[in-house]
Amino acid sequence: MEDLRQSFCSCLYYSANAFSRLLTKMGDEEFAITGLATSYGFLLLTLGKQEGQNPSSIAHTMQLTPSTVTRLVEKLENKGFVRRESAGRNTQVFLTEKGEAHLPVVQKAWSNLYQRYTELLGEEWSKNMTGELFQAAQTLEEEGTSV
Amino acid sequence: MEDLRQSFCSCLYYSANAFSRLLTKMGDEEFAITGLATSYGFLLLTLGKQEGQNPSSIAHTMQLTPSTVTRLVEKLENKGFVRRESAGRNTQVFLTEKGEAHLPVVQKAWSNLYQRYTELLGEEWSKNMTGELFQAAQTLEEEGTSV
DNA sequence: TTAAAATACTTGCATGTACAAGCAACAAAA
DNA sequence: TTTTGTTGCTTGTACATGCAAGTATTTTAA
Repeated sequence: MEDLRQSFCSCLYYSANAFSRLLTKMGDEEFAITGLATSYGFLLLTLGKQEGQNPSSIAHTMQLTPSTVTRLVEKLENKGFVRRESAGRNTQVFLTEKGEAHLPVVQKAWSNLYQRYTELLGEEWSKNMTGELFQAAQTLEEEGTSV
Repeated sequence: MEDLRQSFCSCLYYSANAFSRLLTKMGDEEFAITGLATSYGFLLLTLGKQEGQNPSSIAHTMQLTPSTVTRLVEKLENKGFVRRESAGRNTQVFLTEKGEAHLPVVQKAWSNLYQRYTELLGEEWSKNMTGELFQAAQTLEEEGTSV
């Protein structure tokens, strides 16, 4: 019975997906204290690091499509955490005061998440894995753009 | 500019997600020849290996929730690839003839997918990574159930 | 200077997935 | 034997995400 799962999961596609789903769940659990889903939290964090980013650069940073970023920003705007400033075809996204004030909680959630998975998976392992996956994602992305 | 992405992606959560999304995209591209999205193809493959599985065991194998499996099976049933047999509260899922006949294409798609990512990421790397991620997923899953 | 192409963002729509709640069947206890 | 709990599956609903197409602006070329 277990062997079926084994043989099935000898596919990178599935291991990666399953892992990602579990981590997503964990992320959402930890980010619950922020009242936001994980992606929204991360978006606030990036803005915390560098204000006034435009959607496309956010999309690049977070490895999401621009349309997804639009959706994230919209929702954060509705909640009053960010504000958009458009000039011509360009748009910049800024934290509002409320957004700024919310940063500490988000950071806390982030570090909780970090601690939780490093505790389970090991700090060394996690670091290596993060690097490997980041690198691999870049490799795949390049292929994608060249096709 | 790149450093923001770097620092951001020093989070396992995001590397894993980004990687998984890219692989999903790749999977869908390869499974396009089957007329199905990747998960549906994999479901047919598991049934090919062992007929008459019940939804919950499929869910376990594919690391999905039962409700998701219901949805997958429903759709495959509508397309005529599988059929359900219920006895009491238990259900078994079988391949139809059409489903059986479709297996080779699905297998082809699977091996194409395998070849494509191993070519890009290396066979050794992929194998290791698959194992690591599978193992890690199991670790996380155990924690999840114990909480 | 006007027409064409490229860019930046947004919207319509589709999809895979999960959670929570429901329902039906079975098991255990009274 | 009735009641109570448990299990297995399905439905309602919600959501993150992507693709394709749309709109508006800027750049390039004629």
